[in-house]
Formats: sequence, C-alpha cells, structure tokens
Amino acid sequence: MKRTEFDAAHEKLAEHLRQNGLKQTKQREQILETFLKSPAHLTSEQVYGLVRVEHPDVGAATVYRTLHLLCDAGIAHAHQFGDGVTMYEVEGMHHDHLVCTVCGKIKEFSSNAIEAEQERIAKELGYRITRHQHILFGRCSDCDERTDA
Amino acid sequence: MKRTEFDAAHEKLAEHLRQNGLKQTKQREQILETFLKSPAHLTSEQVYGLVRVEHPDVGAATVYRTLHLLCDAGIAHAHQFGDGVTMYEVEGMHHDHLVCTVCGKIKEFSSNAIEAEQERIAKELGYRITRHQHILFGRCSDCDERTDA
DNA sequence: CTTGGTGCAAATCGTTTGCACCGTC
DNA sequence: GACGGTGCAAACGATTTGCACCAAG
Repeated sequence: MKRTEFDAAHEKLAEHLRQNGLKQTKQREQILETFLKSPAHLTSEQVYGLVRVEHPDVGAATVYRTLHLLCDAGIAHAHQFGDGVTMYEVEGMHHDHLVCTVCGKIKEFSSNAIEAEQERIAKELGYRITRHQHILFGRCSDCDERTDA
Repeated sequence: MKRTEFDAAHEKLAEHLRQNGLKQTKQREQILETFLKSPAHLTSEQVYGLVRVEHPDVGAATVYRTLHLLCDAGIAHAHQFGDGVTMYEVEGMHHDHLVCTVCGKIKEFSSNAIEAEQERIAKELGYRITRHQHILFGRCSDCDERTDA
C-alpha cells in the first residue's frame, strides 16, 4: 500500500471523527497504522498482537473498539468466516473469498455475473440487498496435492 | 414434512449410529423429532428451547452434541449467518439464503448460473470446492415499506 | 472543564468439556 | 459388564462492558 493510500485512510478517519464529534487519539492512529501495513486478512486478535509489538500499552478493548470504528468509517471491512472469529481487511473494491479448509489461505475473487444474478434473485424475491457474503471453501492446489483424498 | 420423511431421517440416524458404534437413546430420538417438525431455520438455543417444552429433563449439552451428530449423519446442516450464532436446518436439496436485516426472515434461493460460475472461478484459482456459503443480506419488501430509508 | 477515550478486570454469550452416574449393547 | 451417553456445572474463547482515571476539544 502506497503512502498516498495511508494518507487517504488517515484523512478518512479524521473526517469520520470530526463528523461524529469523536476525538483523535494516538491509539487510534497507531492501530490504524498497524492495520494498514499488515497482511490482507487479520483476526481482531492478530491486530491486537501486532499493535502491542510496537505499542505494548494499548489494551485489547481499545483494539476491538477501534476496529469497529474503522468499519464505521468505511476504512475496514469485517468478515465472519464461519469459525466464530471476526476477520478484518482494508476496505477496497468489493470482492468475495475462497478459503482453503486445510491451510487457511484466503484468495479473493469477484464476478460480475454472480453480482448480476444476485440482484436478479433479490428482485424476484422482493428483497433489497444491502450487502452479501459469499465464501467458497475447499482445498487449494498445494494442500490438495499434499493430502491423500 | 410427511411421515415418510420422518421415517427416512430416523432410519438415516439409526444407520449412522450403527456404522459408528454409537448408541440409540431416547434423547436423540426426541431431539431429532423436535428438530424435524420445527421451522426451517433454528438456532441451537431455539432447538433446545423447543425440546425442553416436551422433554424438560434434556440438558443443553445433549442438544448441542446431538445437533453435531445430526450434521455428521447428514440429517442436519449448520449455518453461520455471521452474528456468532449457529443455525441448523434439515438437510435437503442445496440452496443458499437471503436474510432480512430488519426482521430476520430467511428465504432460500438457488441458482445454477451461480453454481457454475463458482466452479469456473475455483478451477481458475486452483481450488477444489467442498462447500460454500452464500448469503444475501437486505430488507424484505415488508420491512422496506415500513421503514423510512 | 466537559465529554469522549482508555486500560483493566469483570461480565457476557454461545458453546464445549470434565466428571460421576445411567442406560444400551 | 463394558462402554457410550447424559445432566450438571465449570471451563472456554472471543468480544463487550462498567468503572475510575486521562486527555482531546
């Protein structure tokens, strides 16, 4: 992620805070910073772990609270991959996920055909879609070779 | 659900128990019975609630354990609708879900076009899909009218 | 100096597990 | 009888919350 994108996110956060009468704090900056420079998909706990490396005084509660805040601000996006853990990723262009059930590796995909079909279905059933969750579980090629199945 | 389907499920359970050296107990029969005659989508807690109406002595742990068992036996199917709760439904032909974010109503849909596209994508990315989860969240027509948005 | 933010520890919530007893096989 | 099953209560893990103190506006 390039410098300009870091700045854009910081500005987005500042804007959100301003508009909602919230305060700018060093913890929020630190958590955002750590979040932005980390791998694509992280659990709350992983974010907490990474944050405490550089800022050992930040509490877990603050990380959880800030992650919610980042979602509200449209900077982060939360996912539930079905194992009771919440994962976060930087909000960017929309995509869905393919999860390897063996090694946990996550790939992203997006398909206009699927999006269109979803809309068609929702319309037919009288729903107005606000978001969706589409996850494909399977074995990635590496794990598929490695295992006798 | 017709009588023959009840019987089929009971037989399927008996078969699974037999094949795995497990035992047939009245609790398992009771939970299966309650599960089969209930609405399409239930949380574990709801199943527990319904079971205890007729059989107040059954413990929560047994319900949770039996629900897992029913999944193993291919009678039930578990879903995580993203709010940290597990929902169960009777295993039948495959379909995905549309969830109303206001009233929680759930509708089912299925689309060959989407299934085909999923396969295409997985192949392209080198994954072998074993299952998937596709949930559309939105407002159903009733809730959409009722709310100013 | 007011109001929101923070860290901590305790509380929650859905679910799982350890254990002593009970019912199937 | 042996071994899996059950209920209960305690244990769990991820997340949330109450509270006294701190800091941004």
